[in-house]
Amino acid sequence: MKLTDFDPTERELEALKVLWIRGEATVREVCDEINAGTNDELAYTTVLSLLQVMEQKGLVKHRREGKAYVYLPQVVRERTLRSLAASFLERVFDGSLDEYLVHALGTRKVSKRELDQLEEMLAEARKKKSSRASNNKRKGEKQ
Amino acid sequence: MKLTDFDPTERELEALKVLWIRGEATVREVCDEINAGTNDELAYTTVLSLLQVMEQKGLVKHRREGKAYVYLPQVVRERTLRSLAASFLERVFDGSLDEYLVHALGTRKVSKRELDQLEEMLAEARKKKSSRASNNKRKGEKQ
DNA sequence: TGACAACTACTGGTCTACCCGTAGAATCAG
DNA sequence: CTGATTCTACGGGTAGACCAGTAGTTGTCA
Repeated sequence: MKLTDFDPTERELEALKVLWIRGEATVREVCDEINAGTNDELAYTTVLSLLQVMEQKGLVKHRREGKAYVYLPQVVRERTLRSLAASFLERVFDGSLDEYLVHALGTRKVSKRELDQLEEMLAEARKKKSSRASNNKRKGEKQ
Repeated sequence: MKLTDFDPTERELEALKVLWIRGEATVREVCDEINAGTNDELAYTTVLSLLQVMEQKGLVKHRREGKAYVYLPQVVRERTLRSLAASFLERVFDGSLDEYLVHALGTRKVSKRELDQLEEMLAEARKKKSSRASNNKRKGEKQ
């Protein structure tokens, strides 16, 4: 098992997002996708380099298909995003989730729909929590 | 008015946190505070350089006191944190607050206390929102 | 098979964050 | 005044992210 799971950099995350959505993609496809909707485009070789570095870090791997390489993600989306969220929370807000939320909420208009969604998630977390608590009674898990 | 408010880097944020708490501090104080509770310490001159760069960015300013410089923050805590939260949310989660929250909640045990806190904040946001909505009827703000 | 098109390997350059040593200036103790 | 202490100024050095060009390889198609 790997000890250090690299967090992707910003660019690497962009590439990963493409791969997560499509399952796999050639360099060309990743390149086009990243360049879509922006005006300063990355060169093909730049994206290739990016993916090669990412492979060294274990973020992706590739296989040959015809003359082109097809890249596919080696890290799962959920885990990666969770790690990014956690380290950001720690670095900036010293781990305080409500500190984060108060600033995030202050940022922009939040739709009613979104508020509902958030509330539902809290309820969900609460439910999971109580069921987990009864399962883990023996282990003295702290609340 | 400044157009581009620099977001502080990670180290810079550490220094700012010290200044936000103390109101102002000498280089020595910032240095000691940063080094407190860690084993790889920063050299005094490193912190000095940091603060000097920060001053160029407009994050802090200094005044002389005796032979030492006293630095004080030039950016407000709330605004800075909000900006950091916003740009992170955008970069990583494409602006989706619930996407963030679901991963943040999955990270670690969240105490009941904390859940209550979060829920209260949502209720608060909801209240603010409805009052704001009635004020802004004319402007066709989208919900 | 030959020429062309598309791909990959390799290499280097730039920029930013980060870190610190040395030299010199200011201050203070004796 | 003199030496020691503590500060600042200045300059440099490293590492990683990011970007891209050139050369060489591979596949295609007429």
